[in-house]
Amino acid sequence: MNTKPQVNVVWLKRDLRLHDNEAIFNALKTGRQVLLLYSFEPILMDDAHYSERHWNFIKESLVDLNAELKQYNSKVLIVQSDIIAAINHLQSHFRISDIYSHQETGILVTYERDKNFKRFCKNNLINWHENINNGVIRGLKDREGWNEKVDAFYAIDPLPFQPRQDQLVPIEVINEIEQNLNIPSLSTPEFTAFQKGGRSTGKKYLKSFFSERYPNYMQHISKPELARTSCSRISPYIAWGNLSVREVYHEAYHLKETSKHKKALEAFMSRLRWQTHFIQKFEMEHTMEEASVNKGFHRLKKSISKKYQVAWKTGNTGYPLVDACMRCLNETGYLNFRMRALVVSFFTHNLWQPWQEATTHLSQMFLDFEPGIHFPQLQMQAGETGINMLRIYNPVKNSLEHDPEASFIKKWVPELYKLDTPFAHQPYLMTALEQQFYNFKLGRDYPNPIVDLDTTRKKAGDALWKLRKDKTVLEESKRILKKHTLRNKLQNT
DNA sequence: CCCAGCTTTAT
DNA sequence: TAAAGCTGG
Repeated sequence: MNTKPQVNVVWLKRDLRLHDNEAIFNALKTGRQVLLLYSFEPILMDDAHYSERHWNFIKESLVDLNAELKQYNSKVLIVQSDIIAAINHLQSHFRISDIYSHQETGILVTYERDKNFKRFCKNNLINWHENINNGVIRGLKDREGWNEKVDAFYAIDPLPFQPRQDQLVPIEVINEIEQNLNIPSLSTPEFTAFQKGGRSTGKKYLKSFFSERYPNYMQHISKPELARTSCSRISPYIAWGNLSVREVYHEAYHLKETSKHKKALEAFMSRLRWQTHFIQKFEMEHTMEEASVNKGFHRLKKSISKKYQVAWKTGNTGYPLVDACMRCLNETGYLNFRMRALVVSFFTHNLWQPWQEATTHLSQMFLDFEPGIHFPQLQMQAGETGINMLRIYNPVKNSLEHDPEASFIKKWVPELYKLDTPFAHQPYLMTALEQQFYNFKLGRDYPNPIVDLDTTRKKAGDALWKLRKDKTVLEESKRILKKHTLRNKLQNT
C-alpha cells in the first residue's frame, strides 16, 4: 500500500518567480500540495554558453525566492543534479503524478534534456504539464494569427500567487529530504559590478524606471553611457524570469494612461513585444544556434584569426569605442542594444570572423543571456538572414555621435584618460610629436588599430551583397519571410 | 523585426 | 522619379 503523500512538483527553470507563474498557478489550482524544485544541472553548468555570473544571478534569485516563501513556511528544494535523478529521488518521498514547468525556448542542450525528460515522464506515468512562457507559442508553422494570440496572452491579468494554508510542502519536510541530496551552496560574492539577481531587486529597477528614469528612454537608448540609466535595465530579470514580461507590460500600459511621456512608454512596450517575436522565431527555427537561418550563407567561409578574436574579447582592437564596450561588458554584464550591435558588426564585418565564434563569449558575458534573442540577433547583425538590411557600423562615427565627450571611452579604457577628446576617439591620428607631448605611445600604451575600417567595411559589404544575389540565398529569404513574418513583399524575385 | 525619413541609384 | 539603400530609433 502506498502511503506516500502526493505532491505536484513545479520544476523551476528560467522562471524564478512566484507571481504570474503559470506553472505554479496551475499546480496550486488542483488543490494538491505543491513542491517547488530547482536543479543546478551539470549539463548546463558545464555548457559553454553559461558562466559564473549566471549561476550567481540564479543563486541570488533563489535566495530571494526563499525569503518570500518563508511566510508560507516553505522553500524551494534546490539540488545539484540532473532533473531525472532529482525526480527519481523525490519519488522515494512522494507520489508524483504531475510535474509543471514552462515551455523552454532553450539551446540544443536543454532541448535534448527536455526530450529525455518527456520520455522519462511517460515511462513513469507522470503527466508533464508545460505552459506557454512569454507569449511564445510552440508548434507554429508560420505567423498567421500570431499577433492576435500574443495580444490575448498579454491581455490576461498577471496570475496571482495564492497558495491556501499549508499547500506548499513545509520547510521541515524539505530540510529532511535535503539530507540525502547534493545541495549546492547559495553563497555569492557580496560586492560585484553585476546587477543582483532576484525578484525584489528586479522590482526596484522597474520602480525606479517607471517613476523617474523612463522619460529619456528614446533619446538615450543608443548612447553607451546614458542608456545605462535611461533604459529599464530589467533584461536580466526578464531573462531569468524574476519578472514576467506580461506584468511589466501591464505596468507600462497603466502608467501610460496618466503619463506625460507616452511616446517613451510606447517605445518601451514595443520592444517588449519584439522580445516575444525573436524568441518565437528561435522557437520555430532552433537550428539557428549553430548555423545561419538562411542556408545560402552556409557556404560563406571566413578565415579564423584567434589573434583578432582575442583582441576583440579583451578590448584591444585599437578602436576605443569597441574596446570600451567589450571591457565594460566583461566587467558589468551589460551593454545597451546599439553597442551590442556595434561590437558584433566589428567582429563579423571588420574582423570578418564567423558569428559562431562570438556566440559563447557574448552569452557568457551578457548577464541577460536569452537564447531566443541571442541567436536571431547575432545572425541578423552578421548580415546572414538575407531578409534584413546590412548594417556595418563605423565605431568612430558612433563614438563621436553617441559619446561626444569620450567619457564612456575614458571610463573603460583608462589608457586614453589623459588624452584630449578628439584623440580619445582616434588615438591613431596622433603624430609622434603629439604622442610625446601626452607621454603616450601608440603600440605601447594602447594598441594600433588591428584592421583598417574602410577597406574591411568595403570587403565585407561587397562579399555579403554579392552573396545576397545567390539563388539559394534568395530562395531561403522567401522561405524565412513566409515562415517568420506577415510581410509578403519579396526583393529581387 | 518594422517604421519613418532621408539619400542614392537605375532607367 | 520610382525603387532601392541607409540610418536612427
